[in-house]
Amino acid sequence: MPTKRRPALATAEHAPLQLEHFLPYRLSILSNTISQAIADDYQRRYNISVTEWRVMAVLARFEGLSAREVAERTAMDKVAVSRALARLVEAGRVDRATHDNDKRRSVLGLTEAGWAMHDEVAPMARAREREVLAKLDVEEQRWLTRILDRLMG
Amino acid sequence: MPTKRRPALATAEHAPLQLEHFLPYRLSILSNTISQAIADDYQRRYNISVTEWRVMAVLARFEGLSAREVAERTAMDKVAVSRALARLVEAGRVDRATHDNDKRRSVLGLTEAGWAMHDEVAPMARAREREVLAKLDVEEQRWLTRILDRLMG
DNA sequence: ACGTTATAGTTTCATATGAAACCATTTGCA
DNA sequence: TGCAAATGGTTTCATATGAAACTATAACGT
Repeated sequence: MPTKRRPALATAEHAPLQLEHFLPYRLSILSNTISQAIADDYQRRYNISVTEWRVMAVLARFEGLSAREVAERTAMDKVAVSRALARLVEAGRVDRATHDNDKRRSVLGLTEAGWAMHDEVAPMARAREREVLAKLDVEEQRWLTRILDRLMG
Repeated sequence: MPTKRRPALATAEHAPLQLEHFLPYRLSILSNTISQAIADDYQRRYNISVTEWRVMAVLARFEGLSAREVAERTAMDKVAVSRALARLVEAGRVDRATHDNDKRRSVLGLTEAGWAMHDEVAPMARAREREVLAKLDVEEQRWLTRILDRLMG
């Protein structure tokens, strides 16, 4: 039987990373776990991806944005936005017109169907967020907000 | 000119999500930003992906793991691990043998070259982590650790 | 006015990814 | 023992993704 786990030796000689205490790694796991849990809710029901949902969420708040503005506000790249929009328009959830003064730009907004879906999904997403935050007490929640602000600022 | 941004109206009628205050969204942005910043360091130099680096990091700490065990410890799925290993072995960074008592299992470890690379990359990764954490004071850092523990526990 | 440069958005291409099917081996149990 | 079920790992296939090329329109400088 080959020897398993020789951490002490390796650690002493090479100072390997402890992934489970490494901030980027932990954040990545946490972020994926949470996003996936939420996405599971609506992906099956509405056959829509995370990127598409984010585009809809932004259009719900800001009507008439262009694709580039959507990309800015979602922190997605323009290719992803373009593809998400193509599917959303196809599915009848987003309405796309051309800007009067600039024919390059599109003018985007949710359709009736888009709003209907949004009004179902948004509360679900918020509920999931609350479930996650419920693992923290109020003080921890405040610190989390503050920490995220500083890390992302 | 079409009207841009009608947040007040939409908010009142439909309570849209404010992405920029939505925890899953913020975590996703933060995680991607940080991981990418670190990955940039070694991807160009060593032509290695994040998944490959994580496999190496685990093998640096625990010699002789099987592929499945690597998958567990990296929270990656087994297909991703299989492919990462194929490339790492091909590149001469990981050594793969067969388990004496179970011919299905592989017995994995870093090669000399793998260790050499590890010993270059690990300090870089740690330095990047420190840069990120430097945005927080000591108290905030402690809270962050605690919060992550509770959310991931 | 006119050519150069910049911008909005889409398409192409090459690579990444995950689910499911698959192969080989081992385990559990009649 | 021998055979069904489980396990470790790889391959296949369909989809996702991003960089770079491309199209169309607008802005800028002369």
